Amino acid sequence: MAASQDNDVPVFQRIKDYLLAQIHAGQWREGDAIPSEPELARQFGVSRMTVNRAVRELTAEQVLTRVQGSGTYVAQHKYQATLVEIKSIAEEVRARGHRHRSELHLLERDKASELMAMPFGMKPGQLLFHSIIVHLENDVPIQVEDRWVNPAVAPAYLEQDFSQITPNEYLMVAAPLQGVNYSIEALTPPREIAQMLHMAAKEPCLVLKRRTLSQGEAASVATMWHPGNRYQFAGSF
Amino acid sequence: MAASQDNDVPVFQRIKDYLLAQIHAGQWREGDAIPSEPELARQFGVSRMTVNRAVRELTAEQVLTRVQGSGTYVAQHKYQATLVEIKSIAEEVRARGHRHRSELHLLERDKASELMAMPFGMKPGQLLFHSIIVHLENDVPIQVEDRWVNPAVAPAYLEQDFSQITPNEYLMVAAPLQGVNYSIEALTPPREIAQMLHMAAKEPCLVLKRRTLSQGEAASVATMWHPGNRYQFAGSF
DNA sequence: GAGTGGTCTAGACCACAAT
DNA sequence: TTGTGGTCTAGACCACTCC
Repeated sequence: MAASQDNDVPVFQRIKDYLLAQIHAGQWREGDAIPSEPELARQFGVSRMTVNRAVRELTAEQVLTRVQGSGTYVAQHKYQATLVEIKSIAEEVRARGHRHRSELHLLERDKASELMAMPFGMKPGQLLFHSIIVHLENDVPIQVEDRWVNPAVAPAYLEQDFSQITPNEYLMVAAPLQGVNYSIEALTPPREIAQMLHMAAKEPCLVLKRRTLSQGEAASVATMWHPGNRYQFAGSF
Repeated sequence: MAASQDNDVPVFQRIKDYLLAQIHAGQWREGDAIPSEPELARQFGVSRMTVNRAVRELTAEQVLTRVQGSGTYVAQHKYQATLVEIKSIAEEVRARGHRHRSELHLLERDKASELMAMPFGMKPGQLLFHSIIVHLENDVPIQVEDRWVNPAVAPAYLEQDFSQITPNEYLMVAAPLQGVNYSIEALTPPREIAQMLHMAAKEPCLVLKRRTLSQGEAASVATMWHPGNRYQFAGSF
């Protein structure tokens, strides 16, 4: 069989995949030069224009940087997010060509505190589902997701395997989204959060709080903590 | 002379500019089909590959959508989150029924550092306008606005009275907005910033960086520092 | 001067949509 | 069948960097 795989995948895309794989495998590190266009064209047995498209697109995606007359280099990683899009963090990480993994720290039924009862429009003491998950990008923690879920909207929440699907992805299916409130703040994290994110003491966190509405009631309230020194929201229009 | 303008601008970029101009001028509306690749190639007297690159990039930028076998269409505009609305902070404060006031800390002509030259697409040492303004809500500082402005786009910037109008308000009028990049981070502020915001040491700041484009070039690069304990971005949709 | 990326050409073959 | 986009080629010339 060899490694033919003529699966319809365009050549320029296969070259992109190859380059991303090399970077993720650590063959080429940040700042390293990658092979030149003529060299890649020779390796793949394609024309330079095809290689050019692959490399140009990866440059537009900020995976590579190019310097005319000099060469093409692996870009400095920036952990950027597309802000308030209701997108799964796992998808976001994978879209950057990186590896997503999550650690489940807590998944249980718990009573609503006074503070938590309010956004759900409940009385304190009513039962909610509560999960705490750490999301890692290439094994570096980038988010602690502290989420409370309304059992009326997603009764099977506790039975999910959150190593395979993110709470966000599950809720998107289980509870059709009607609306969202969010806020973004800069806060000093409590010690437990700082530990989970492998942060030095007193480093600031970028905190996104999000409340989603479904079927006319609050479905979920999530607080997402990100290390300030390696995560940012970004976008353009 | 006609409209030759061989200003070094690559042909594919000129085609992109043309297509964007047609859309902004309302010649083509959402959902309308635009001319086919061969047709554009004929109009511009270039090869189809060149047109293809222009159209493909605009598709990646979500300005156009393409359907193989059918044609190329103007995409539906996306209604972005309220988050990064280009709103004046003065307006925002007044909308809360509070009193806005600003203190001008600096307003001068200064040379672009290496770091500042990059987002403007200039070389270090070229002259830029630089202002630092503190915005107060009911006499409590809530934002330090550190702004660099391209003199080519707003030549009268230094003559404005920024106790009466915010830089943002002025630039909205002086330089019609074409695009925005932004990022949001949580950072520990340098001492001078912390002092201007009357913050305790080591408190985190919520930092919004925004680059605005006008007339095809970078008009302004602003870094806005907010005290983490009394400011947040919020919205809903 | 040799090597790099930046752009462009004038063809080509294919998959798909509309008719 | 015709027209559309999707991809690819095998050259080319240029601007730039590095030596």
